[in-house]
Amino acid sequence: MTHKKSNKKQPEPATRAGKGANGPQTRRERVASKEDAIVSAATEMFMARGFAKTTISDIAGKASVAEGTVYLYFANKDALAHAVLAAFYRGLTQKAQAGVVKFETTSDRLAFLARHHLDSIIKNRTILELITITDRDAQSYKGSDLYKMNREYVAVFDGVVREGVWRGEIDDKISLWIFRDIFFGGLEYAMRTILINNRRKDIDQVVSELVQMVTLPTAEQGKAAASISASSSDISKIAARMEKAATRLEEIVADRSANKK
Amino acid sequence: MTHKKSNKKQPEPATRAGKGANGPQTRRERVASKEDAIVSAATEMFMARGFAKTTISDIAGKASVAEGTVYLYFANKDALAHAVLAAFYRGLTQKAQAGVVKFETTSDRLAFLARHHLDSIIKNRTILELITITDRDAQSYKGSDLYKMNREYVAVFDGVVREGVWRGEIDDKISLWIFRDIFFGGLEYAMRTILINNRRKDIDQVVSELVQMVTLPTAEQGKAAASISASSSDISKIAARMEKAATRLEEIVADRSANKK
DNA sequence: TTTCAATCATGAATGATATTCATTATTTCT
DNA sequence: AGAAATAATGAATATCATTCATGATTGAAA
Repeated sequence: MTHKKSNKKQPEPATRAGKGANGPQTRRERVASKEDAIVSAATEMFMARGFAKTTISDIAGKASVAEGTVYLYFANKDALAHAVLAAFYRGLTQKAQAGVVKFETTSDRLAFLARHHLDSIIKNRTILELITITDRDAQSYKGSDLYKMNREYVAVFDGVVREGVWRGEIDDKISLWIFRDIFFGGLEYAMRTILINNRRKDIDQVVSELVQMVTLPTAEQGKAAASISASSSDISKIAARMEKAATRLEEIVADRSANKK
Repeated sequence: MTHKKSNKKQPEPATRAGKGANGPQTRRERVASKEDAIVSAATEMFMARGFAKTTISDIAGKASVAEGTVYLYFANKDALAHAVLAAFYRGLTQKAQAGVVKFETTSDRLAFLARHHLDSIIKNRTILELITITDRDAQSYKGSDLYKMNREYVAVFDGVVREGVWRGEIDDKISLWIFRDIFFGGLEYAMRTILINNRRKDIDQVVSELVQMVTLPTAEQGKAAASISASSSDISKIAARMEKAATRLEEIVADRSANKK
């Protein structure tokens, strides 16, 4: 029992790491790349089989390390889920930030964010599950890493909405946090419906109707509506938008005359 | 009572209590009450500790049966979660159906449904988790029991919305399923926010703003807007003019803040 | 009442996994 | 090179979900 023939299997980490032009790496680099390998393997397995059905042994195998090694890098399976989620959030936030600046109107920006979110969660739906697994209780969630990552991500949305309200393209009677929950909650549920019915082509429709629901009509749309049916609701929404614009105008004028003095 | 055998199920609501002074019961009654005891115990434990941290031994202990006995009634832990969810859905649907008929306008009905849903999921948030656990893959979900129960529940909402559209109280440009996903998805996300910040008192606000967002303005509000207008074509002209003014204004403002830097 | 086949119940055994830990290998430093 | 530090390993352990051989209970026929 104490005696060990051992060396039955000798994975060759040195050869692996040192291969190719990269050649020698520092210990820290090797360690970091091993950590990456484990996270990548975990991501793949979670996506393929889901969290519950993925074993540590699966992950270790795919990452070419021993089971015990996984625990050198991550305290437990939950911590691995956390790391996978963190990587997912990073990409999500980065793409959202990079993309949103390409659009001018609030509607276009929201449509971009909605499509980006919906595409991402459809493609990575099993990663979303991990949120439920890692966020054990609502109390400790606030202040957690995950919370911070989420705040960073939704900050992009918040910025668009704040400017939209300021421009009068969004109704200022709805509070921002409720707006946000409706937007992202609606998208998550739409994802489920789309997957259940296996109708990816409904993505466009969801994006367009969601954006339509949360933004005020523009004059162009209002005109069309007026010519068809003179819908009083559209008119009153347009009136709200115009009212907003007038207020802004007044502020600016007041500002100007104040400066002139 | 000679043909007991032919009756597959014999619910006996009169002698529900079971234990204590109630001596004689039929075998079937005892079996049914044991099943109830197991489901109740499971519900309690899942709510207290969550699915993952609840062991079959916990449940068996609380229901005063042996571990093996649980498996006489339920195929596995997932099936138990399913039974708990089914009971939850039954109550949810029943209350929704009973409550909604007490309200007249679409807004009031939706407000009732929103509040009922939000209250229920806040109180039973851990039960909601079970959906993720039991619905293993999107494909097989359709056609499952759970799917049917969900359809029954949302049918109440669907009915209200259909009538609302017919009455002109809801915009018919948004498709019903997207409407539904925004409504329930928004509520679920709002639940999370409310729990994270521990602000139950925000429930009223969520309900009112959600309903406001998904319904058209009332006749009162519409009338105010409409009273401005002599004709719809005038309105659209004014709107176009205002829109141009707003755009000009935005340019000026953008210009300014650029100069300030 | 007695008896027995059908049910129901039990909890120890099994198997699958997450996690730990004693041991071995590798790297860095002197 | 040799020692200390660091990293890696995989067998051992602990915790459950689930199974199963065995025993108890029940209803009703005799």
